[in-house]
Amino acid sequence: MPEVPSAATTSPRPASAAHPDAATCAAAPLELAVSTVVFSLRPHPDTGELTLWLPLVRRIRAPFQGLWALPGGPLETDQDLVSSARATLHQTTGLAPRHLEQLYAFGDVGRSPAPADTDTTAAPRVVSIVYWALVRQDEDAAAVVGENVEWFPADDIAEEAGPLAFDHDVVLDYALRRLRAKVTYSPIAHAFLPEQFPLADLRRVYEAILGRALDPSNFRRQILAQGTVEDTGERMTGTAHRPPKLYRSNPHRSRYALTIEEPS
Amino acid sequence: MPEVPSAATTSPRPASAAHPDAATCAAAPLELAVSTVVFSLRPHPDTGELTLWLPLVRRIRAPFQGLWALPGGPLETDQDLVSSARATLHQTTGLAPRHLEQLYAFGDVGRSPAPADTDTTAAPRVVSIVYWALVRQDEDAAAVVGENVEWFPADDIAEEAGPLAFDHDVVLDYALRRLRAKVTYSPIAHAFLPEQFPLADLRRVYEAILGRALDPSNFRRQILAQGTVEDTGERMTGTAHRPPKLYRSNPHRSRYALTIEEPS
DNA sequence: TCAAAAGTGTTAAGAGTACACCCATGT
DNA sequence: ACATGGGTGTACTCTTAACACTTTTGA
Repeated sequence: MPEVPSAATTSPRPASAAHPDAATCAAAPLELAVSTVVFSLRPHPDTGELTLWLPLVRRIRAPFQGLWALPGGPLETDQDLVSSARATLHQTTGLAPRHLEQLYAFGDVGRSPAPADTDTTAAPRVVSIVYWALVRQDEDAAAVVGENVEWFPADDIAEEAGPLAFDHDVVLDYALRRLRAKVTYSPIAHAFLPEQFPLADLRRVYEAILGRALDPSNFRRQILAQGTVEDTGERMTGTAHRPPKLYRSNPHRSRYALTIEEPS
Repeated sequence: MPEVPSAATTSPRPASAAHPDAATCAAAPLELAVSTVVFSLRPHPDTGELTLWLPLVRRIRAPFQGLWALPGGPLETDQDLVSSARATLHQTTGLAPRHLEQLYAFGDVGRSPAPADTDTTAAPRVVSIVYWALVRQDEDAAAVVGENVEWFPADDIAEEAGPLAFDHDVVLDYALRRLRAKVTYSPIAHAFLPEQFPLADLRRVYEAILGRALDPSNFRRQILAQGTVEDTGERMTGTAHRPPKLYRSNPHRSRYALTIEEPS
C-alpha cells in the first residue's frame, strides 16, 4: 500500500499495476540508508584558523572497502528518518546534535561509480537520505570517536581522504554549499555556539563557514538588527581586554528558518 | 551493501549488524514511493485571477480509499528518482515538466494518520520522496487527465478536496511554501511561460505565486537588471494597446539557482 | 480622441560597506 | 602606559519602493 493512485488513471502503467500491495519479496532488491554530514568547527592544523571539520568512517567491507565514507546505516523499519540520522551521529561522535536537517535524497541508479577493485555486480540499488548536522563548539571537545572513525578539515577531504566511497564526494560538496548558502539567510550559525557567547565568537563562526573576514562593527549591527540574539546582561570575564557582553540566541526570531525549511 | 560503515565503529549497533547484505526478504517491510506536486497556473473559477492549480488523484484502494492524494507510485528498481517523478507527471497530465525538483523525503513512522474507516493494521512503512514540477502555461492547455484525476486551485484544496490521503496535506503545504520562497531568489517563474513572453506575463506569474500585486515599472527594472531574460527583438501583435516587447529566458544567468539547489 | 497597458524618469527611504574613533580590561 | 579586542558613530554607496509621466496601439 504505497501512495499508488497510479492504477486509478487511464494512462498506461502495466508494470506498476502489479506492484501496489507489495510486501512481496521479489518486488524490492532496493535498500534505504540514512547518512549524515556532521559539521564541527575546529582550528585548522596548518593555519590555526577556525574551519569546518567532519567525521568520516572507513568502510570495512565491500563495496568500496577501505575507502572513507559518510557515517550512516540502513533505515530500521521502526525508526524515523531523523532518528536514524541522530543515532548515526551519536555513534560517530557521541554527541546529540543541536541542528539536524534533511539535505537530499540520493537515489539514481547510476550513482556510486565503483572503482575497478570492487565488485558491484550483485550490489543492490541503494537510496540514501542524507542529513546534515551542526555540533556545538563546547560539546565538540567531549566528542569521542571509535576506531575507523576520523575527523578531517572539510576543505582538505579531497587530498587527505582520497575519493570517498559511493557518491559521497558529491554529497559532501552539496552539503557544504547548502551550509554556506543557508548561513547567509538563516541564523543557523548559532548552533555551533554554547548557550551564551560574545558576538565576536559568532562572527568567527560566520567567517569560518564563509571563508572570509567580516567587518566586526557592521556584523554587530546586522546581527542585533535582525534580533536573533538577545543580551543576557552578563559579561565574559578573564579576557585580556575589555570584557565583551554575552548574548544568547533568541528562539522567537530564529524559528523563521525552520518554518520555511522544515515541513510539518 | 548499503552505505553501512556502522559496523566499523566501536559503538553499539547490534540490530543493524544483521542488516547489511539484506536482499533478504524479512529485512524490509518498507516501501519507497515517489510522489509529485504538479503546479500550473490557471484563472480562478470565482475571481478569475491567475492562481496555482494542481492535479490530485482519487485513491481506489485501501488505505485512504476514496480520498484525494498526490500523484505518485512505487519506485521501480531500475528507475532513477527523477525518472519516476517524470513518469508520474506524464501519466497524470500527459506533459513533460519544464521544471522538476526534489522537495523532501517524508518517512516518519507516524506519518499518514489514518481515519477510522481505513485499516492500517497491516500497512507497511512507506518512505515517500516527493518532487515538485512546474507546467508551462502554453502546454497546460494540451494537458489530458484520466479518470479519477482532477485539478484544484491550490489554496482551495482544504475545502474542495477535503483532507488528503496520507500526510499529503503537510506535503502540499510545504511545497507551496517552498515555491513561494524560491520564486523570490531564483528565476523559476520562467518555467511557467512559453519560449517567448512579454514582461507583463512574467509579472502576472510572480503575482499569482506570491498572491500580491507588484509594481510594473520596478518589476521590469529588477528583472532586466538580473539578466535572466533577454530581448528577442520581436513584439507581440494584436493587443488592444501598445505592443509589448517579447523576451526569452536567458539560460546562462538562470543556471545559478540550479547549481545551488541541485547536487551533482 | 480616449482607454489601457507599455515603458521611462525621479525621488526618498533603507540596507550594506568602509573606516575613524572611543572604551575597558590585563599585563 | 599600552596593546588588544569590544563597541559606537558617520559618511558614502547601492538597492528598493512609490509614483509621476510619456509612448503606442485598438477601439
